Amino acid sequence: MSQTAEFLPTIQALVQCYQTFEAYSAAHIRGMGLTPPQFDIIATLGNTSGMTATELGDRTLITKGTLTGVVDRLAARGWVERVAHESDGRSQIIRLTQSGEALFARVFPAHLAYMEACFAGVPAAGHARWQSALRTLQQIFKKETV
Amino acid sequence: MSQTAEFLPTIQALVQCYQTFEAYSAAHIRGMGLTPPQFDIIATLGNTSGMTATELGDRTLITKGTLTGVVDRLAARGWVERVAHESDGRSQIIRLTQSGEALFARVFPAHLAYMEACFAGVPAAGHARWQSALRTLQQIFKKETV
DNA sequence: CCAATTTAGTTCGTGTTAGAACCAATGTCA
DNA sequence: TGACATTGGTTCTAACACGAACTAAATTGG
Repeated sequence: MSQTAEFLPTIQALVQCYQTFEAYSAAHIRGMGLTPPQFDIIATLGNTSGMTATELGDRTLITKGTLTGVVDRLAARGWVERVAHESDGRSQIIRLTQSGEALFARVFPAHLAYMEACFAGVPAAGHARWQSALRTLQQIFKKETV
Repeated sequence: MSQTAEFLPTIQALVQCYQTFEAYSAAHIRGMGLTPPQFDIIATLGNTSGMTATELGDRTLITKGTLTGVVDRLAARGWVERVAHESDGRSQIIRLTQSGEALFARVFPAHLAYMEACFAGVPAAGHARWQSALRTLQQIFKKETV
């Protein structure tokens, strides 16, 4: 057994940092009438010509079973649509509708501005340090998740 | 408008780091027959004489509406019990049963060891750096969440 | 001491989540 | 070409998440 569990405070700090961020971000997203996964999908589809459900799931880290339901609800509101893939009969392309594009243009910049407000007055030097720390820490969990 | 959105890669790194950790951690917890929230509660109640539902919710960051259901399921399996608060008729104390104590003694050290395996060979110096970076980053979101 | 407010938990509605089973279309290979 | 495995999505189940409405038990103020 190695010495005392020095890694525990690190994990706690990670969890608390993420949850604080998530609470802050989600409050704004819900205030705009969307859920976080819905916003995630709208943001991912924005400025693209659509993509398959598989690719959308890969980018948003939403599993395919969940994705069906989330896309269903977005489609019911008229923001996204499913069109047949031209060469693969199994696939379909999910893309924003006109209305979805308008939603994207409205909520995406707004949320960006909302998040940016946090960082007002924060020296840009911090970002290099945060990104470096987070990426090395991520590798620690990733290398085990084979 | 300020300059380019330098904070975006920082947020992406945070989200990806957390999700990689969560996937790694949850896989082990589910393998032990628990869900992450269930493990969270068992771990929080371990080595205590119980606490009110409000306090348990505060510590685990589970909202009270959700907590009722999670505790229900743990109680149905005989791991926790609700006992009346001695002075406040509204409150109740949630605590581990004998069986719950045994579960805690089995799964908590196991999960700690599982997590620690990630950090094998990682210089201890990294922890101070990670914790410092994560705490300053958390403050950025926290100060806005008034 | 009593009406008004607050607090502790539960219930309810909508939505998200993971994983497994499932179906249909595609690809592989002998 | 025809059995077989793979891939893309949907469906299903059990559990979680959040917020709002609700009940009952304190607490507070006049």
